[in-house]
Amino acid sequence: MVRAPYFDKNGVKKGAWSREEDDKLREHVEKYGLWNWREIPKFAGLSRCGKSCRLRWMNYLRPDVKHGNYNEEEEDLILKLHEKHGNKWSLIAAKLPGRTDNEVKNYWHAHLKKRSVKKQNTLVLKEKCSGHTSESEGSQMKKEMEARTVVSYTPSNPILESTPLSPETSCSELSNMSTDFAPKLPVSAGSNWNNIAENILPSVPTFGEFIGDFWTEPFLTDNAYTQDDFPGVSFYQEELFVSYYDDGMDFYNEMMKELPGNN
DNA sequence: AAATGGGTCAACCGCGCGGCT
DNA sequence: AAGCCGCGCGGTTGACCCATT
Repeated sequence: MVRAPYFDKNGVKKGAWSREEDDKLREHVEKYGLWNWREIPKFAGLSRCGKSCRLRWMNYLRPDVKHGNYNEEEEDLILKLHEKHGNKWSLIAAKLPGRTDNEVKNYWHAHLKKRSVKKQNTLVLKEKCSGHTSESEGSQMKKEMEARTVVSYTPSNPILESTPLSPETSCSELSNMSTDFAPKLPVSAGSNWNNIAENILPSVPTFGEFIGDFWTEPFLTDNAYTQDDFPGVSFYQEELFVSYYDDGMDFYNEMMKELPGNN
C-alpha cells in the first residue's frame, strides 16, 4: 500500500521501507539517540534523506507509537479537538498518547470527517431554522423543503428537473452567483468549520435564497475547490450538498421538526 | 472471473518557522 | 539585518485492498 522503492536522480532511496532499513534506523537511534536527522542516514548506513528517516521513525518505528484500533474515547477526543483547533494535527496528536499527527490526519479523513460534517450541518441548519420565528416564514420554508425534497427523490435526473435555471446556464455563471453573497474569510478560517459557519451564515439573505443556491450545487462542484481566494464557502457548500443526499429522508424529517409550528 | 471504483494509509513534497551565524 | 540550515507541519500522492457490478 505504499510507493514502490526507487532511487531518485541523486541516488537517494524513496518509497517503501524494507525490514533491513527499519532495523538499521532503529538500531542507530536506540544506540545514539536523535541528534541530527540530516546526518543520521549517513551514519546509519542508509541511502535515505534525513527527512524520510525522521518520518519513518516518528510515524512507525518509535517504540511508543500505536497503530489502528481507535476506541470511542479517542474518536470523540479527535472530533472535539478538531472542532476547537481545526487541522492542527500535531496539536491534536499531542493529546493522544501514542498517536502521530500523520495517523490522526489519515484517520480523520478516512473515518471521522463524515461524522463531523454531518454534525456541523445539523447544527448550522438548526441554528438557521431557529432564527425564523414567525409561522408564515416557517410554513414557507416547509413548503420549499417539501417541494425540493419531493423533486430530489424523483429517480430521473432530479437536479435538472428541480433547478429553476436552464441547463444551458454555464458552470462559471452559477459559480459566481453562488459566491456573490459570500464574505471574504481569512485563509486560516478555511479549515475551521466553526469559523466557516459563523462567517457565512450572517450573510445568507434568506433561507429561500440559501436553498436556491444549494440546489444548484451539482453544477458548481467542478470548480468548487479551485477558488483560491475563498476555500471555505466552496467546501461548505459541497459538503452540505453531499450531506443532504447521504442523510435522505431522516435528514429531511429532522429539518421539518425544526421548523416553527412543527413541535 | 474480470473490471471498476472508492477507501485506506504510508510516504512524499513544499512551505514556514525558529535558531544560529 | 540577512542568509542559511534543520526541523516540523499540513496537504497531497500513489499503490494496495476490498466490495460491488
